[in-house]
Amino acid sequence: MQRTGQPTINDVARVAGVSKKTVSRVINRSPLLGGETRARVEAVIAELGYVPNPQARALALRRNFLIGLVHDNPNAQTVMNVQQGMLEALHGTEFEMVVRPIDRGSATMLEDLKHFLERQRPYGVLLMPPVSENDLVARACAEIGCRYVRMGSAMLDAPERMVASNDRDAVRAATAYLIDQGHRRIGLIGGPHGFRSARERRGGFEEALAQGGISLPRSLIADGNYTFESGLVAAERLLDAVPRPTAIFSCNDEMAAGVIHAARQRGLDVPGDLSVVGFDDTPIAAHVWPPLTTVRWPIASMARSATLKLIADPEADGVEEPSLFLSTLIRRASVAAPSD
Amino acid sequence: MQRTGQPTINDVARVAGVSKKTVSRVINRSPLLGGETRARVEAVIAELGYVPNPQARALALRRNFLIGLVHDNPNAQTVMNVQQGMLEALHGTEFEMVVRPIDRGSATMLEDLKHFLERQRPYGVLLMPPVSENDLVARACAEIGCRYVRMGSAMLDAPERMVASNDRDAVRAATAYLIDQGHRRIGLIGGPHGFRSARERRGGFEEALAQGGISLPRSLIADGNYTFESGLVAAERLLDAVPRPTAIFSCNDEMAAGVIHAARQRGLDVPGDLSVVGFDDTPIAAHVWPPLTTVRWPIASMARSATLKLIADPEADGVEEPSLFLSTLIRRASVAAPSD
DNA sequence: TTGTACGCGTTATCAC
DNA sequence: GTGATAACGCGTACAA
Repeated sequence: MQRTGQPTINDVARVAGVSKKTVSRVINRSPLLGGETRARVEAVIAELGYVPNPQARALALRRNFLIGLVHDNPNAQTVMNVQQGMLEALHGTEFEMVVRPIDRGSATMLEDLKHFLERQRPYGVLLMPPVSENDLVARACAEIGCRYVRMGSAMLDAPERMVASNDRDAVRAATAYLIDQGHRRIGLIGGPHGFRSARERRGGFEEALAQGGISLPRSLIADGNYTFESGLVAAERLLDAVPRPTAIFSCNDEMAAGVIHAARQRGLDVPGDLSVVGFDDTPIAAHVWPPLTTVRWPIASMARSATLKLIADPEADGVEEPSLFLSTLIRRASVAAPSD
Repeated sequence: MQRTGQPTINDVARVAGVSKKTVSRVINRSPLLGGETRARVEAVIAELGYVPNPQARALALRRNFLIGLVHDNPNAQTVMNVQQGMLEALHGTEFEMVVRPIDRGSATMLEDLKHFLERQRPYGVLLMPPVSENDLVARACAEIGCRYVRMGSAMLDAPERMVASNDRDAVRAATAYLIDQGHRRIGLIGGPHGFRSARERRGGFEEALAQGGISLPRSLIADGNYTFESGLVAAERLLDAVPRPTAIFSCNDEMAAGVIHAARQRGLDVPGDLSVVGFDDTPIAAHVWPPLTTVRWPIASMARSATLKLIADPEADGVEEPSLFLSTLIRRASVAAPSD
């Protein structure tokens, strides 16, 4: 009776001489089932090459098997790392990953997201920073009734809906490391306004300076938007300061690469004339010259845990996925003691 | 009668006082429909906030609205660019993008892909290089009855199932440019065996050398696998050659960045002591120091066109999407005349 | 342990 | 133009 060439559950039932409910039980591994019957049905399934239709399943179960990744992150490597972590968590399950970029700048961003959630009704969505830091977005998901987990730089939500890293602590430690090396004039390249990660990282930086009794003049602060180019521009401003900073902490690696670029353009040696520290530990950090000292952000692990939270059976209370991830300092060659 | 809180087509029909088929006609913009009836139904749809259920649609239409991206590309930026192009093409349509990485090395790669296609039954899949260059993969799609479009470095398939770039020509031109600058000892860092792109690019390189009457000793050829690290290792071997090459063409940017890294490690100046040319024009090309002369590969545009081919109505013969895309040389600062 | 009847939300057929 | 009715493929009460 199959029109599309694909065998259906009915075909299996007919050939096996059972009802389709029995076949359904085999598929869903119902415990109460005769071993002999199960074997026969499984043999027919294999023989016919039967594959359950996910659309029909989705309709009958009133839920589908799509996990959305909602993001507006400018960093390709970061997005890929998150996808990697999600796919690890989804591997072997019946879920698929659908990727949904949204435009942070757009006035209709919330509407676009709602539109997506209403039309597609994914089983759940993973919210990546920076859009994950927007409470309105989380609320929109909740209102529509879509499960979500947020990734971020601070616990912005309940543990079962949040996976966070300790950016503030990690940056405080990284900055303390610079101070230990003897640096006193340390510049900061901050992230974009409105990014919680930018706020946390800057906070950690300022705390470390305060602990070290070091002042932070306005001339040693510049903001970027996490892109290489913005790091370049910000570094140019910082390097014009008199006296020049002997070290710069950049709130992500991309911008730190821009800092190194800017230093080289004006003939400064890194780390001889300028120490640089980044954040993220994306591949670019190891690939610039000199290799960049940076904070490793375990974004793929976070995405993996977040996804497992998302698809976890709310009933079955197995092992809880962690909600807090530690970022650690990776020491490479871009930091040295100041030369003066 | 709605259990999930979502209004269904039945609710709309009841409130509007029409049959659900009429509502269906409104949704699907059937031309034969009373204007007055249509207006009333549309008002009710808006009032109730009705959104058609894509799962039910998929079941009734016997097709879903998922476009798969099948890839095994090691370059994050390239994958992101492809996703970007796909999403541009999908924007405003009812299609969603599902991303499906596969493991090229795995012996079960073909089985895994078939498994995905059979279970998910996407409307179509976009095959990214290098997996797109595998004819067995294309055949697997065809056998399962899944539409596909391949991206690649040569026309490997019929135009409606292929989007290609002219890698060979572009590399020939890039190499000719090096020769024009006066280089005679030019090293090659090839791509992985089995990559069609690697073969085409190497072919273009060899053709240019042949045209210039320049020999290519074994000591000036090394193979990489498109990663930074492999470029680093390959460059170390090439730079050990005596006499040393004055220029190196690398089959992609990542490896070219590794070349620059290796040169700097042994104190060589780029481009003073060594000229370097890459391929792809990913952001890393502009961000290394010195900025990398490279071939711009219009991968996002290719992905966009490929996706439009995929979702094009086979009946309606509108404007054909192009199948061939031109890669062009981008001149930056990593090339100079040889100093000797 | 297994089968029957029906519902999920939509589209297609074929009358009116 | 519009409306009953039957698919689409699978899951679930409830009965046997």
